[in-house]
Amino acid sequence: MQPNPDSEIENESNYTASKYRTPDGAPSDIVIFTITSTERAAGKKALPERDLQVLLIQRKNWPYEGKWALPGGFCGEDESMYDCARRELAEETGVAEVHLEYFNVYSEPKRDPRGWMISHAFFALVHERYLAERKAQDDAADVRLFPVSEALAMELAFDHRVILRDALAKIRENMLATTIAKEFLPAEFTIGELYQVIRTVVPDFAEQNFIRKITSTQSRQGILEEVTDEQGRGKLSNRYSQRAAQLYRFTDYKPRLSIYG
Amino acid sequence: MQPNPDSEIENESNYTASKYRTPDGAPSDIVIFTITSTERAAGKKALPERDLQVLLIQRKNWPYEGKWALPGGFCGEDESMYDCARRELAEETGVAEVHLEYFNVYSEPKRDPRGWMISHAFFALVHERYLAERKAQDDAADVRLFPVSEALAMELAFDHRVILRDALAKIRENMLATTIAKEFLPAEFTIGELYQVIRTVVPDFAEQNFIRKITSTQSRQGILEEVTDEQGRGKLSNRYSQRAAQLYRFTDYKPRLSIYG
DNA sequence: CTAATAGTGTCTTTAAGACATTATCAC
DNA sequence: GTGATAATGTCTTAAAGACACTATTAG
Repeated sequence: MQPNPDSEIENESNYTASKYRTPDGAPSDIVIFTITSTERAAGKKALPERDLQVLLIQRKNWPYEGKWALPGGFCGEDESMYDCARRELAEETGVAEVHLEYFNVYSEPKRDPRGWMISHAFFALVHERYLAERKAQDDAADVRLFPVSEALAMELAFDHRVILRDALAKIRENMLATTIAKEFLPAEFTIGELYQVIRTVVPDFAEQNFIRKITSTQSRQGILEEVTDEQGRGKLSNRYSQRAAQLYRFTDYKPRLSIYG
Repeated sequence: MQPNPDSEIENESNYTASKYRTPDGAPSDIVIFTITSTERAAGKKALPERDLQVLLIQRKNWPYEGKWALPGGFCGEDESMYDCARRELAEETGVAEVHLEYFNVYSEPKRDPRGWMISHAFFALVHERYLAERKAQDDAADVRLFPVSEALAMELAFDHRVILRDALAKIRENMLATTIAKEFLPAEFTIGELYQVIRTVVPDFAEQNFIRKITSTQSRQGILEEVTDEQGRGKLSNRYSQRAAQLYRFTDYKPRLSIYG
């Protein structure tokens, strides 16, 4: 039986602060993902190289001084965990209006040498356009983007490698099961771009006739719609190709996925 | 900027316990679901009535004395949150080997009048056969099963109504997206039973040709297999029907769900 | 025979899968 | 014309959807 404040308390008047050991902190850690895109050949119209990256900070203090770690910070009594994460994210990247999602708690005893710290892990999906400014203005350079594969091979502080691994698994799942691809895309995008974003996060996603399926009713299930002009003609883009491609946008529709058909 | 122990610490030797406000406790709360089944007519072979129920405890102490609440308890320094939840679940129900899954953190300021409590919510899926003994041996009766719809209409302690609502949404999602239906079924079951369990949790799930779809390759996707005897003949059950029905079991296969086809 | 559930026949519509072919157009 | 991406044609196979029909068997 663990200590339980209830067991010794009869009513409010004799309530005393717990005599039991309490946590030394409730931090949040944030796995900030972005997809960078770099032109493959200058002047040529071709889809860019895309790469899934994660933002890490280099620690200045004990413990794990000098080691790379996930950004994060301690929660205050006057805020929720989500507020805490949003605040830390804003401090780290300067942006607030991005996809931020809680995904797990990390509470193994002794995971933090400073004491009993129960960490709450979030992932954020940030379009590279938001990180561009930030990277420019901060040359202090203990903040950097790493390709996810590289970060996973590093010796990160605390249990942050495990957290990163779990976050990656989660966004892979969500990339196929939800419309989070939109976080990495402009509001209007081509099927080629969408396919590339999905493949960047989930490399083994391979659909032969992707454009065919996404265009048909059942697979798309209403999650996408064609962008049209006032006359109802399709709006096109030739940013990545000579032949202009139809632009699409995500609708608000969230399909319900089922293994039972 | 929030308090951050890091900011005043240079190395291990001068590390001091945080001067900042720390949480007063890290509890876990567990939403224990079960499906009860009651015979509709004695002697007649018919599928039972099934009902989704949740286990609640009646509080004996301040705060919320007399109110119904989710079972749970405080985490110790020497255990993880999951261990804590498993321990509390075992104390409450006497069972350990059940599906127990973490799903969210509840940390709104002032959610607990005793202090700053960051609660970690789990749901457990328990077959009614495990709760039967328990209910028999404990007539002290501040522990009871409630139909979920009824519990949601009650005024529960703390923010437990919100937690229950979220847990219900989560298991509805998971009932269709994963094989958690197995937690409410015997190892071998008929398609009729499976359909009924799904409908008990997700009432608006309606598939006209359910047996047709589940039997075909694509929808089932290998999640189910027919139970056969040594000669490869189908194993049948006539527990719920005059005409014997084929028995199925879940395989270990976890299909990957995708909105992109 | 009846009641209650299990399972099939059959037809129509729709989607999936493969893959070759055509379209566009800056350079 | 070339190169790169976008999109369609066509054929085959498989699944979805509807719904009426047959099967089984304790009581």
